[in-house]
Amino acid sequence: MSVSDSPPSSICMFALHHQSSSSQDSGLYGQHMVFPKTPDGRSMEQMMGFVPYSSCVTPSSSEREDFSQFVLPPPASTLHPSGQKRRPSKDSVEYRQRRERNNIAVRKSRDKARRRVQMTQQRALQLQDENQRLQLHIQHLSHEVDSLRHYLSQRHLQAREQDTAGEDVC
Amino acid sequence: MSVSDSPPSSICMFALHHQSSSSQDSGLYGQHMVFPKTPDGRSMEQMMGFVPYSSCVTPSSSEREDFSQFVLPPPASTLHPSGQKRRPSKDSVEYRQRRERNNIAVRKSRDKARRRVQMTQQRALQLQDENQRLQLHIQHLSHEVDSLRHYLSQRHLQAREQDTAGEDVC
DNA sequence: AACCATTGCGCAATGG
DNA sequence: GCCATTGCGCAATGGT
Repeated sequence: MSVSDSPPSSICMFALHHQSSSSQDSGLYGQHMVFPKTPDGRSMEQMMGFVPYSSCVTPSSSEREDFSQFVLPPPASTLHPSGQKRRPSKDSVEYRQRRERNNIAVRKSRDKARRRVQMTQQRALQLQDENQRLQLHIQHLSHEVDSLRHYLSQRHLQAREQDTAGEDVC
Repeated sequence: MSVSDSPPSSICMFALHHQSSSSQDSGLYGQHMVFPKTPDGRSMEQMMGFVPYSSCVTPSSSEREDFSQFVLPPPASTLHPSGQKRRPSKDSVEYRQRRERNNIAVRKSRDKARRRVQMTQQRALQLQDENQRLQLHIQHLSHEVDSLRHYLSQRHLQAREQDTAGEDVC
């Protein structure tokens, strides 16, 4: 019904198995997997031959639909047979709540960062304008100083002439 | 051996099954899953009851290790029974190569963005300094103009006094 | 211990 | 088809 009729999306159930070591994790349905990176910073997925899951495409414009019939209440408890201290609370509700809160925090933080960057750019532009204005002001004042100095030197000359003229008179 | 001895990491193999519609994808080992979002922008995973996979933890400082024994060469071909045009090339090699190239491009792009931001910040600071210098310069020039004007007015007074004195003499 | 904030990273969509 | 950019979620980590 509602699931398969939105063309681009498909709902997928899957199981996990792992192959290694500390088998304390119960089966989990993965949403995001992170594999160890090789020291050179390259991914290891290739070595692993893992093929990422990719058919659960985000429906770009999704209508609200009822998926309740698909909701499997998760295992929740996840007993840990070995006495190992259990992973904080990976499975289910608690985990999802933390994830969701973090996603919100991430969005918030990134918006903040974006705004900060924009402000910085804007400030740089403003400062550049201001700078140009100040330089023009300086140019103007410099000319004024030059003019005054020149005028003063003229006055000096005139005064000296007058002095010598006065001496002649007397 | 090499896998399980780095405490925080574990290697996990898993299979996917999906439940819906266009079943043309073969089993995939997912690395990153994106589920459709509800129209309010919130995640739908919760409704689905999916529990994300989370025990494949990134070993913060990984040594180079041999995972070749775990590499399952992926199904690769993925025949499409129905005459549907196949998804560009989801499965395997081709896909992984594109992903890897994109990951590289992403890192590159983000480094570039980071550098750009840093440059902008630095430029803003430089402009701020420059600005302060210019303002001081302006202050200095303004004082100079004031002094010259004051001096000039004094000279005017002196000259006028001398003029009147000269008249007295003659 | 519990939270939020920040950051690096991979995936997918999209732009050029 | 390819690379560049961008939004997004996950997990690690930093700060309280």
